Amino acid sequence: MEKSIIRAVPQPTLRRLAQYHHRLKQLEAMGRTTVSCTILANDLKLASTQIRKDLEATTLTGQPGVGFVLADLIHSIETVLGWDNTTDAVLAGAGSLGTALLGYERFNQIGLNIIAGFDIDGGKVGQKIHGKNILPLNKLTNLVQRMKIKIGILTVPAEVAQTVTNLMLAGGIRAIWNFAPIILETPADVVVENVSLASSYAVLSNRLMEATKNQQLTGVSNL
Amino acid sequence: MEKSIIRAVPQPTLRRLAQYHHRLKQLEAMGRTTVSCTILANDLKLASTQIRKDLEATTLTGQPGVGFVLADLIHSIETVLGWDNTTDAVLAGAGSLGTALLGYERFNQIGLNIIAGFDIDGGKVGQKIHGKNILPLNKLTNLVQRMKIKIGILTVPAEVAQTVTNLMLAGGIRAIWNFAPIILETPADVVVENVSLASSYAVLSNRLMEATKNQQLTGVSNL
DNA sequence: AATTGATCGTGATTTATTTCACGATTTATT
DNA sequence: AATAAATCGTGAAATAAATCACGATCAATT
Repeated sequence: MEKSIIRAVPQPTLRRLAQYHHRLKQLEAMGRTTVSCTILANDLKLASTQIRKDLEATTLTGQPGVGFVLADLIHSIETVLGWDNTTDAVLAGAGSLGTALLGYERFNQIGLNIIAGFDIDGGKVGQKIHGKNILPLNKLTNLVQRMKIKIGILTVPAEVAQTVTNLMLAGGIRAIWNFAPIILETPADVVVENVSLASSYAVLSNRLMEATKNQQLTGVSNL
Repeated sequence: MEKSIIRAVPQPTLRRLAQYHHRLKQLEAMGRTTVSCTILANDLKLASTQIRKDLEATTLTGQPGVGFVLADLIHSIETVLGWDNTTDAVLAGAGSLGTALLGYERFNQIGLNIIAGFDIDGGKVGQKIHGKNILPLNKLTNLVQRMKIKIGILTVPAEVAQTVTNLMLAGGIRAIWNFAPIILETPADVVVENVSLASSYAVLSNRLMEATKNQQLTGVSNL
C-alpha cells in the first residue's frame, strides 16, 4: 500500500495566505465576487505563480480564464488557517504591548477572541482594558482549564515568561503566542510561535545599511 | 578581473543574529567572557552548525576548543546588523501599538531611538507618551528632513498608511518599519519591513489545528 | 465556428537554506 | 609528551522554497 504523503503547509505559505485573506476581504467589501491570481499578485506585489502554488494548500480550484469565486476562496483559506471558527484565548501581561493586543480589532476578522487579560499588578487587576477584564494571574490556570482554552498570548516581561507559561500549561494550553524575548520550555506537542520585534528590526537595519553603502558607492546623493 | 561576490546576508540569518545578540548580552550580564556555539545552541534550541554558519556573516573567527570572545562577538553582530551606532527614528500613529513601541525599552539595547511620535488626533498632540513628545502629523516631513532621519515606524490605520508614508518619503526617510496591513508604494531603493500579527497568528493557528488533528488520530486524550 | 486573451494547474528547474561530514586547532588530563 | 575532549571552519549533500515553462480551459469577440 502506498502511503499518501500529506505535507505540512510551508510556513512562508501560511504567512502569505494570511495576507491574501486580508486583501480578499477588502475586495469582497468592494463588491467583487471573483478574483484572479493576477489581480491579487498586482495588489500584493507578488508573482502570480507564487500565489497559485500557495493556493494548492486549499482544496479549491480556480476557473481558467476567470479566476476564483471570492467568497469560496476566503472560506477555503480560513479553513487552512483554522480561522473558520472563533477561537478563545487568554492574554497574560497587561503592559503596553498586552494592552495593544487587547484592543486589536482585526482579531475579530481572523477568528481570535481574547476572553480576558491577566496580570499581577494590583493596580491593573479589576480594571477593564479595551473592554476586557483584567484578572489576577493566580486565577489563570483555573479559568483556562474550566473554559478549555487552548491558546495563550504571552506579553509578560522575559523574567517571568517561563513561570507564566507553566501556569498556562497547567491549565491545558496547547499553543503559546510568545512575545517575550526568551525560548520557552514546553512539551514537544505544544505549539509555540515566537514574535520578535528585534529580529524584524535586524532585517530593516541591515538592509538600510547595505542600501546606504551602495548609494555611496554609486555616487547617488540628495545634496 | 575576478569579481569578488559579496552576498547579502540571508534574512533568516539576520533574524537569528538578533536572537544570538540578545542571549549573548544576557550571558555577558552573567559575567561570562567567552561562549561556544554549542552553549548558544543549547540555550536557543538550535543546531550548533546553524549558528556557526550564521556567524560566517561576521568577520570574526572563533578559537577551536574555546569558542568566541563574548564582547567581540556581540560587537561583531552589532556591526552586521547596523546596531553599532544609535539610529534615530520617528513613529507615526500613537494608538495602542504606537504607544507600546514608544515605551519599548529594549530598543535602547539595539541602537534604535525614537525621537518623537506623530498623530493627527488633537487630544494626543502635545502630550508625552512614555516620555516622547507627540507632534502633529503636518510637522513630520519637516522634522524628518531637518534632522536627517532615515527610519520611519508606521503604526497608523491602514486607510492612512500610504498618505503618511508619502509624508515620510517627502522628508527623506529611507526605511519604513510598517505595522499597517497594507502593501506600501515606495521607490525601489527604500527599505520596507512589514510586520503582520495576522501572519504570525496564521502559523500558530494552523499548527495548533494540525497538532490537534494528530492527537485525535493517535487517540491521545486528557479526559 | 474560429480566434484571441486571460487564466489555471503543475511538473521541472533553479535558487536558497539547512544539515552533514570531517579535518584542524586548542585546552585539559594523564 | 601523549591522549582525550571540546570546539571551529567549511565544502558537500540534502532539503525546502520560489520560479519557470507550458499545455489546457474558458469567456469574449469576430
